[in-house]
Amino acid sequence: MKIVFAGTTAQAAEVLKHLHKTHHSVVAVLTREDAPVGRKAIVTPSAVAQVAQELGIPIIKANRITDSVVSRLDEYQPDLGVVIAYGSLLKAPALAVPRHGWINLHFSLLPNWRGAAPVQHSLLAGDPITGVSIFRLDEGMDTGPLLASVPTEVQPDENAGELLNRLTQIGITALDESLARIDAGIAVFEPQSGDGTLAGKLQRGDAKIDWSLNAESINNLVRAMNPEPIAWTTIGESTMRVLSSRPSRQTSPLLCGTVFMDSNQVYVTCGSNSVLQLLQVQPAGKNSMPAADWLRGQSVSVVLGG
RNA sequence: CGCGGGGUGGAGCAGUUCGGUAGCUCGCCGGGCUCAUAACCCGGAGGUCGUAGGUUCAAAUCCUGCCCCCGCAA
Repeated sequence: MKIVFAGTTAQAAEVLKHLHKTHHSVVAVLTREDAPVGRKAIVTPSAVAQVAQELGIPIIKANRITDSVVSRLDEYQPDLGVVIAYGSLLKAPALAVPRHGWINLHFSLLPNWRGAAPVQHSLLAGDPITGVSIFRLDEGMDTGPLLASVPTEVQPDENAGELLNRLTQIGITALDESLARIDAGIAVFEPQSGDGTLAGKLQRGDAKIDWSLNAESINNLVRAMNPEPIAWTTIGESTMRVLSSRPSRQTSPLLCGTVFMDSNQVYVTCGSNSVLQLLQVQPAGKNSMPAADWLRGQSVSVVLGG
């Protein structure tokens, strides 16, 4: 099949690489425009644009699907559109371009966690099971009929980045099967059932740790926010990011946010006397470091949050 | 010129205000204690204090340029 691919992120780029190796032909790539990256705001092409460039696939860079974008897509006469984390909704004119329409690889079990940040929300909510969904795009936000749905258990120590990478691999396998079925004309699309939930993009403000919550919830926050935007707390006037943690079985009668050390491990008292072990932290202005190293440099006892 | 923090033995920090050749908590090596240990005791190695220059009898510390790392904001 002749496929047009729409995507922007590193995971989308992975999938693009894979599609390029199959017998299908990726005839064009749609991705978001180059954007400023990092402290120096260096304008950088998206991960998908970089891969497409390496593979010699024609690239269309656009943040909005204008008439001219639609007509450019139409020139390739694609059989199918595949979209993964592109970043903008495709409207009816664009949806009508490929002969078989568009399918979307989404990183949740729809109808749960529709939207931009399904993996983060799934971890934040403490879902024991998540997965990937492949569905036909309609004009809604991840509301189209399902072609495939593959569940997987969430590992207790896995963060959003790790889970997303794992789901990408699962998604690639599922995508292969879906493409085969569409190609063979035996694809069956089932409407989504249930009300579903929304997974909006997370902001830095969402990632601030509230030490009065229980350790389990805070640990979910830490996992959900890594690698972006990273859970953080305050220490005096300054801030500190918490990269990884682990709920502890012990309890502590101390004030929420109080840090203590036991057998070379660093712990923080959380709500309901629960305790969270800090593993990797990053004080403002410093590189990330093991929590024990950080605490070693602290001359006085520490209470986080406040 | 967006705001800010930082570069000191392998790690994390103190020392810089009021110049006088380096300290703390760990790690590492050797020895001891112990049924044993991430616990404790004794001893040891390891640093031209990011870099280039300047001031001075003397610079981690004062002055100037440069490089690198990072948080926030975009």
